[in-house]
Amino acid sequence: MSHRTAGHPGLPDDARGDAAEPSASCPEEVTLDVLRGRWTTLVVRELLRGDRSFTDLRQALPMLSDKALADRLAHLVQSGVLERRRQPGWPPRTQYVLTQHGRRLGPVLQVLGDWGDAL
Amino acid sequence: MSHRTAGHPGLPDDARGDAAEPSASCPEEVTLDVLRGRWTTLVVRELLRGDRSFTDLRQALPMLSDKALADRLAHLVQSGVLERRRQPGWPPRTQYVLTQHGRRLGPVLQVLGDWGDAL
DNA sequence: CTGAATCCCTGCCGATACTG
DNA sequence: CAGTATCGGCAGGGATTCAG
Repeated sequence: MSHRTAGHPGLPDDARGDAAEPSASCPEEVTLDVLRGRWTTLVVRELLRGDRSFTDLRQALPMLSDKALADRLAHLVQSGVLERRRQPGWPPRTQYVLTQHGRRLGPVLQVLGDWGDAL
Repeated sequence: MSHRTAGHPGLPDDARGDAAEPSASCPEEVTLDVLRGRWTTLVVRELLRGDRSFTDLRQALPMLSDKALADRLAHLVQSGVLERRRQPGWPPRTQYVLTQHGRRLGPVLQVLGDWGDAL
């Protein structure tokens, strides 16, 4: 997150009064927070085209380091955009699948792309 | 970063092959780059409601430091989203006005907000 | 194959102080 | 009123290495 060094696990935080954290009180910022990070949209775009494994994504997006890719995926999973599906057996295979919410990002990216295109 | 250190006007640059900079090749990232930075959307939202002076914005968005606010405004001006209108005389007054492109961010923020709301 | 751990470096962001 | 200057902290992100 932006900062606030360590989250209080139990405490409600309740910053409604001063709105110190924009992400908590502002829907636009919530979405931007999900999409935050370089190339995150490209990861989502790739998954909008179908399920992908880690290696699939690595090959499709060579500009992301392993760490960056893993970070993006973990963040998107935690945001409820992706689901991680581990397949048993060897070699280990993991499929990343968009959730219902994740699929709704399609139109969002479309709008973002349209505006950026017209700029 | 966002852009290459020093643009060589003559050299083709031609980064299409590797696409090292997402902002340059990806319309979605262009838009996200414009909206980058904490509370940037709130600044735009505020200006969508009408022209504002620096002090107006400072009062409406007390969570931004002067520096942060000045940074956002400068960035948005450079992105072609805002226009800075200095008025002669004393005391100095500066009005920030959305450009045509800037006004088109209204629907974009709407979509972002809708998605974040539904999450 | 799918990541997690580490290191380091960059640049964002906040606070304060100061100028035209 | 409308900013700029400066400093410092801390998280983000890249490269490499290691583990399940």
